[in-house]
Amino acid sequence: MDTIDLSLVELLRGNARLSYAELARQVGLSAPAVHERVGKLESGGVIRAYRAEVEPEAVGLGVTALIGIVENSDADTDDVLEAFRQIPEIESCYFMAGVESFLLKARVGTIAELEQLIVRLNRTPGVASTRTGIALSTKWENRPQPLELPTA
Amino acid sequence: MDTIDLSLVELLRGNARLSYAELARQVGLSAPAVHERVGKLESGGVIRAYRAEVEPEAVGLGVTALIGIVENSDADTDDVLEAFRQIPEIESCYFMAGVESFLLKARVGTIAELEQLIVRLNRTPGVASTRTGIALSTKWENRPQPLELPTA
DNA sequence: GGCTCAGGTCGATCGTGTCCACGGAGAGTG
DNA sequence: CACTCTCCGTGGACACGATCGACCTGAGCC
Repeated sequence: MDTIDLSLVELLRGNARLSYAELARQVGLSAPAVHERVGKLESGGVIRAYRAEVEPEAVGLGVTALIGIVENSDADTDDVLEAFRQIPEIESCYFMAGVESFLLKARVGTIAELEQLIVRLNRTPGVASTRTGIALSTKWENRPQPLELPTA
Repeated sequence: MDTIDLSLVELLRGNARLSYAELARQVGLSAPAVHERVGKLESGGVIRAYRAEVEPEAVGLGVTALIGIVENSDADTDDVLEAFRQIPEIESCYFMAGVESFLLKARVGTIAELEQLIVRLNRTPGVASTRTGIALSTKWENRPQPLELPTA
């Protein structure tokens, strides 16, 4: 994980569809060398996936909610987590410090669907209560931040 | 925005580096047709970007925090937003219903950096108070959910 | 020095991106 | 109904990119 790897990661965070040839030009190596480095970044788990970022409204997911979850005192956290994993509307799931064990980001098409989702969450074994905040608008999301060398 | 477009979006959400030829095979069109459709999805704002998804720990961003912001009664929301935009650590910014006007997702390398970030946020004109929750672990993030046709 | 290995370059081959001319289906019109 | 226009697709052509194998070079180690 040297400077060149970091540049590659940064370039691919900005545009995942850059060709190896283009990446090679940007970092000053040959295309095969870049190909091999990127392959190692992928198999080493640094690069997890390449995803198209989509305008949620355009695909019928106009309602974004952030939901805090309080667990029962006797809840099995792994079971709760597994139940959440089955719910496709939950796009992100953070295990938090604090009273609320989880914070979920969910996206649905309508408020009615959000209501159903909240009901489903409250019925989930191990969940004591939920607290839902609605995002009126998403100013930005998953903006890649400039990377710094580990300053070894 | 028909079924084929939706399939393309879904395929690219799963893997943004699929070739046009491969996409064409999956949806049963020719490569040039797919090329044109994807181009329209991009210029029409449905596809906003292609990004490599990176393991945050691997690039020195091991600390994730979710921060609620309460504004002063006399705050100018646009100014506050602009101030947030200047802070690279803020990866996502939602404008929320409720007492807390904003919810931010921030990522930093260390708790010390998080402390600095919180201080900076509290000093930002228009910000009355902040409430920070630390994510102990990210179970998953930005998982693409299966799309449904607009059911016209 | 000479071995070995990691990681690079170069060249060749084959698949892909992308431009272009052409063609067929469906809507609107006399 | 026939004509035409438009949209959206196809197929061919060609340059470019991906990717493999052979070879090169410098660092570390006997």
